[in-house]
Amino acid sequence: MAHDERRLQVLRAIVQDYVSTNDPVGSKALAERHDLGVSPATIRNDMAVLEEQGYITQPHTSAGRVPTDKGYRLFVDRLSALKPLSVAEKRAIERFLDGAVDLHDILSRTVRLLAQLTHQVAVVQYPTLSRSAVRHLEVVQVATARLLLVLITDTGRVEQRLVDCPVDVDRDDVAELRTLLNQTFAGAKLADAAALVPDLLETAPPNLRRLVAAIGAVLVETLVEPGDDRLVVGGTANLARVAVDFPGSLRPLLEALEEQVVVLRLISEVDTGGAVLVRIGEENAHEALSGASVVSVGYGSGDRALGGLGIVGPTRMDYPTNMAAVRAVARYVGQILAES
Amino acid sequence: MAHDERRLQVLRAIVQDYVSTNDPVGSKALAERHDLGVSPATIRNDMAVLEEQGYITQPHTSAGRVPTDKGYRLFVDRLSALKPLSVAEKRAIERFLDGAVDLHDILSRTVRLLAQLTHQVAVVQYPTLSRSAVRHLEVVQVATARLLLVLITDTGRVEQRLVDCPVDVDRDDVAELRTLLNQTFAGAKLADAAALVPDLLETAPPNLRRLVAAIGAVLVETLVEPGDDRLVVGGTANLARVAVDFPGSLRPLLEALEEQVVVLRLISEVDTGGAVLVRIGEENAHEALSGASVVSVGYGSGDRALGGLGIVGPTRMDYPTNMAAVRAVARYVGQILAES
DNA sequence: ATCTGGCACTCTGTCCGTGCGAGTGCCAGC
DNA sequence: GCTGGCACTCGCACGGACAGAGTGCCAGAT
Repeated sequence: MAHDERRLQVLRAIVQDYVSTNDPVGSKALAERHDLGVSPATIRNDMAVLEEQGYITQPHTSAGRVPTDKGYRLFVDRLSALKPLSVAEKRAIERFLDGAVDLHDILSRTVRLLAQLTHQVAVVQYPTLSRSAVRHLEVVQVATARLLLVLITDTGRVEQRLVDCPVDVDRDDVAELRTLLNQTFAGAKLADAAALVPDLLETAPPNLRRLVAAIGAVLVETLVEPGDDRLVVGGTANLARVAVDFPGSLRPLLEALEEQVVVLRLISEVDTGGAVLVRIGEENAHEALSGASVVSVGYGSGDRALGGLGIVGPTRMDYPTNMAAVRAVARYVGQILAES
Repeated sequence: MAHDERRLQVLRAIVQDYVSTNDPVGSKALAERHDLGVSPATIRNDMAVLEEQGYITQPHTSAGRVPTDKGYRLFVDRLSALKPLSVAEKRAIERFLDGAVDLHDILSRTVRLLAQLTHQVAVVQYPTLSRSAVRHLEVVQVATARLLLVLITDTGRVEQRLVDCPVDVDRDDVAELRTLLNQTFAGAKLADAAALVPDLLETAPPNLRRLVAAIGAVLVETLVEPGDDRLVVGGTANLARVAVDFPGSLRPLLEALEEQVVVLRLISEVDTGGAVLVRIGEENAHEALSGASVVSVGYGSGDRALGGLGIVGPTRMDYPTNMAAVRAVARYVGQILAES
């Protein structure tokens, strides 16, 4: 089976060369640049087989070969190992993320960092509300009959909603309400907390009944609404660099990135085991991303998954390096978030 | 001076035609499409003068004329009137912005709306902290010796900072501190509030002294730090549509938009009188934007300026329509913010 | 059974020359 | 001061020729 083995070497060499040069790679160049120990003619035979099996293709007769999605898939699964980051890069990660003042700051630094390390578009999902717990609930009176409800999660997310009350509100009641809410909800998972609201309506002291009733609906909505899970996107300028890899236009891709929901779904479907997930080209099952690859991983503190992050780029990308960068950044972000 | 008058009509016609067709416009086409009442030959003479004066230029001999930055400037200043929005558009604005749940939601809807109306890249600045006032200050104990300080402004912005205290913190003291902080700062402009911090150190009750000292520095920093004034960007996909207007690459422009600080400076320098500001091409004084125009205006509630918003696009854009859209959106946003 | 060198073939990208069309500048005449 | 006419200049699209790269296949070597 030294036969099959060599064919895989050829595929690996094709992927590596094509990724670095962006030129279809021919048998002669392959024989020169890699020590495969055989002549171009032999490589040609191997290439013919690889093409028949669907791993490579030629853009037109008499150009070299180019990996197909299937070829990249095999490369990622069996022919490559994550390329460890350099010491300088690791140091850069720490320096970059240190000194962030709040959640938004952490995430926007993360996305810039990831974009810079991989030279691709980076995306980071806000910690999902559904997996967060209540750190604090704040009630602020902004007008006589209007309250501002502020939810702070243990992951640092802040959600706020205005509530109109049917009647004027007493200052002391607001303070009491605040205490009551925090006694009831602090520390609870958001999903569990929503279930406590009906109870609260029953057990609240008489003077707070109307207030609780007024904010109840909004509170539940705030706690369970996972619809607005947000995304931070950065490094779109890198797309211009790789525009050649997207025949036609960058537009569908830029639109998908702005749409958020498409990318969000991809990024949030992370392996719970913490493995880096790669989706290549057509595997993405969304037209705008059919020429792109997505490398993603979950991040979290300890064993708690908070959200996903990753990169979006052309299928012709340096998978080993980018996968390593994505994983490393996710780990550091997890650490940082655990400290805050 | 019917002479000069007609020349300006010619310039206006050139701008309009060029904006809509993206083809250099020649004397013959001009005479056909516009009722200038003179022959192509006469128009040619006018064009020669306009070119000499620097308002138009020809890409190469024997192509039509194209407006220069100076030409667009004259057009914007003297040859055009803001084109009122259609009823449908006005309704779309209301529908789009209604139902926003918090500040971030309002601004991200705004940016999407503006991008959609103008088909350009839209940018919206968060309400500047320096012009905001304290609505509420919240102190949350997240660990025995660690506090979370949350600042909520009257514009709905939320800033949070973690504070490490040198000693363990008593729960009751936290409540007392919260009351003290709000009594002291609520309603004060952020800039003024910072000045009150030293006073607070003097007058705080003995049991709170150390706490106040611990949070003092962070508090001042949070109040005065205008560095992180944030920007929401949307509609970058529209750049792909007008890529032809940016010879070379979209990259510098995308980079500038990500850099934020460059665009932020442009957007935040708004006319206090509420006039729409247009910067054309080289007027931007930043290389990446030298081929782009920025249309911006301040938004605010009542007579209070909160921040700026606007669009970035090629110099070849429909100024009358876009200026009207920017102004209309700014007004609506001001209204919405005034209500919350 | 497998590899290798040689050779004919195919296709693309490029260069060059040509012709066409658009647009101009200028000038004489109204 | 406007107009029609005319010669001139370019850019661009089209088409043919050509070089280069790469392949597939086959006969011979190992």
